Amino acid sequence: MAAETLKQQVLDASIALVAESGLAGLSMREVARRAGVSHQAPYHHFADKAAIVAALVERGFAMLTLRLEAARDAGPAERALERAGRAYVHFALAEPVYFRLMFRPELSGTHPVPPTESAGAKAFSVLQSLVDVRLGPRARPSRREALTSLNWAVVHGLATLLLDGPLAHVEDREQHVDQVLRLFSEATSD
Amino acid sequence: MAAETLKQQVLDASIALVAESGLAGLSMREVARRAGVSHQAPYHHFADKAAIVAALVERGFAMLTLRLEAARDAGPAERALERAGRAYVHFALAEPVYFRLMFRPELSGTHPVPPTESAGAKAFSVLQSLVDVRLGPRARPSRREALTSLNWAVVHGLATLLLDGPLAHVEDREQHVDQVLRLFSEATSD
DNA sequence: GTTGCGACTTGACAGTGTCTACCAGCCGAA
DNA sequence: TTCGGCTGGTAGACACTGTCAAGTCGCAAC
Repeated sequence: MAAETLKQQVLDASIALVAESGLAGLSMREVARRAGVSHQAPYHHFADKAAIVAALVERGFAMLTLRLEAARDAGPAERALERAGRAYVHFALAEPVYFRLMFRPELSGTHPVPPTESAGAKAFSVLQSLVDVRLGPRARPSRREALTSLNWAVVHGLATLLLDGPLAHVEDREQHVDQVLRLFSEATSD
Repeated sequence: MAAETLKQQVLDASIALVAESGLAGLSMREVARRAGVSHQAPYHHFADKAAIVAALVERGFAMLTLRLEAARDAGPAERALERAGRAYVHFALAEPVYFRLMFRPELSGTHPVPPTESAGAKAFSVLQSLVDVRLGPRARPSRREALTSLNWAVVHGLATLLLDGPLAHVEDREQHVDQVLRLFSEATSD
């Protein structure tokens, strides 16, 4: 049990540390210190610092996938895509630490980590399938791809701009998100 | 002149280092080494590591603003917004190192650096003004804000997803960008 | 010709990631 | 019961980092 416990403790301490002082503040030794363990103990569960981050990213994508699926199933199918988009942005605002980690440049920069990749792909496929439903089976593939990208781009862009971009200072985020997404779904519905 | 020279050398070496091994690979001492100077010399021009990054971010926003303005003025006014959006995405693809740096979470996380902030705001205002032109002076402010956010969200989201997200493996980026942006402008034009 | 100053160097210090070596206890086989 | 190896942990060392503090050097102004 100690094994499982320490592994979780390390992950929990890590996300807390990142939340406090950014990815740069994530220190193997500080993590170990917080877990009340020697500075080398975490290495028994994670090959290196990048492995910890990768595990957190995987966690994050799993959480996101869950929320997207929940949103999809929470009402009439013809508005599922809309609900999923809203859930995407809400996830980013509710879990900024995870969300930021998930789209970290240097992570995709280094050679891909398979579990992380597939976790991301799974979340992607949820949105993709909703676009398919909306378009019907007879749509051109290029149109299908473009519409998927457009949908994801809107929600992803909105989320990151609100989190770390020029929209960070918007007063009422919820309302703004609603307005933007409504504007978008009206434009694309006809 | 040595002063100006070293300052530029430091910035050039820094961006090269970030390009090679990510923000984590940016090391004061390595930068100094590449500039052929003692490990403390850069401190004469930059208070700390964050100041170097801030300067690079400012450079990046200046470049982006230039491209947006050039795109705006490169054709008929009624399609200026479209051209600017395209220029935004192209900038991200052409200068990924700068672009990634510009929207670094931890930078906005720490207390804001005024020159950086205003450089970003300037780029933002270019897009904003194009939306204004499109909407005309009589539009409701909330609709104006929402449309600005939507436009920026699309191009920003598309750029980041292509750079570091699930669209990183798209085969023909140019074509994909064209399709997505055309789809978007068709949807919002009527 | 001295003084002052800006650009730069040298030296230190604490803190980091990670390599290597070691140790305790458990569990299954002989 | 003894033995051997695995699992999870410790301790120490190394090269490296950012940054503080104290020099040094050349040059311009008075």
